[in-house]
Amino acid sequence: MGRSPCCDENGLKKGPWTPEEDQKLVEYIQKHGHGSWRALPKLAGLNRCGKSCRLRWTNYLKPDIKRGKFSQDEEQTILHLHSILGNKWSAIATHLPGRTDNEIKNFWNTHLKKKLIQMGFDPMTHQPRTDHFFASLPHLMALANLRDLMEQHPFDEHAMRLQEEAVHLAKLQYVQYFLQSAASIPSTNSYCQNGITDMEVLNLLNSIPPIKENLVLNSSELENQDPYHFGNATSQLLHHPSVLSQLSDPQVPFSYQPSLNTEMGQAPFLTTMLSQEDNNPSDSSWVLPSPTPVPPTVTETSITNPGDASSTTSSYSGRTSSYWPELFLKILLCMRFPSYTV
DNA sequence: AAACCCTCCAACCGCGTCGTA
DNA sequence: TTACGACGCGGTTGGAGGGTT
Repeated sequence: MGRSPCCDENGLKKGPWTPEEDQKLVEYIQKHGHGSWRALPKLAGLNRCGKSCRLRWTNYLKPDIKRGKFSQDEEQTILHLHSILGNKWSAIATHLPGRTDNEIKNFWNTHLKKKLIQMGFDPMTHQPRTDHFFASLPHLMALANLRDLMEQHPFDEHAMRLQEEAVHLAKLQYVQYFLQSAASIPSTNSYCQNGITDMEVLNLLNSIPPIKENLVLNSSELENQDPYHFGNATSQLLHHPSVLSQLSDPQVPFSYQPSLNTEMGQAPFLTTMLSQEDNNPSDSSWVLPSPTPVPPTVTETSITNPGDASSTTSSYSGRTSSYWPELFLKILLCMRFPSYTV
């Protein structure tokens, strides 16, 4: 119902526009305005359907259309708006003067989407893709088990060294994952309410023993990880069965308190302070391990989205839901790599 | 030089929505 | 309320152009 039949009509030209056609269309619209698109082609002397004319005008010929590469600011705006609006290209385009919805859509499909995927984000949800993380978990555990074996038979020094390198690399993969978790693009306008600061990320990075000396990133390098910073993390990782099974391992060297919620054969839960902020009942069963590293009390400005009025400075004390990635990373590293110190 | 592959983007297609009679 | 015409939007396509083998 209501579908325009104009493109189905025979004898109308399709495909790329010639300069002559462009000129006719521009001259007509400049003189008379577009008026009814359906009537326009005849009046302008074009053998095209109205729809084709409208598209050519709005996507290409309109005088205020900006051409050329998208700037860094535009790219960030698109990412930000897409995290809120999804594939609402026309809505996104209203915030980018001179850019058409078609251009933004193309830019998204050819550049930004791939970029997010490469960085380990789901381009639709803008959340870290946990499937990659869990896919590598058995690999890391296998490496750790190999280390145990090697420690029992410490005769092959070369193999030992190779294995240590592999373990270090695996640690770095975890760091990358957790950075991405912490840097996930939020689904709300706020960029810092649940965020962690760049200083916290730096502390996390610097707390990991480097493979080689001087593996210390500065904040600008961190910022290059992703144009958006430190959104809300989710708790799904802690609920994953493979994580729970590791946490219930009696050989885990990390000391933790079993929660009261051990009925139904569940593993003793490590917990976070999520319950203080999240109303999610599944989170409320988590209890802080003891002893636990104390995160910094944040009083400084978190990184905000430039130009976003809603992302005002937010100060908070104690842990937020975004703290758990760091905590969990340390727990995991302590569990499997006794030489790692918090 | 030719064949092949990949990327990019203008244009098309089909559907949903709005306005009007 | 319903039917219909017109427009706008988002998904998809196909060809041009550049890079690689």
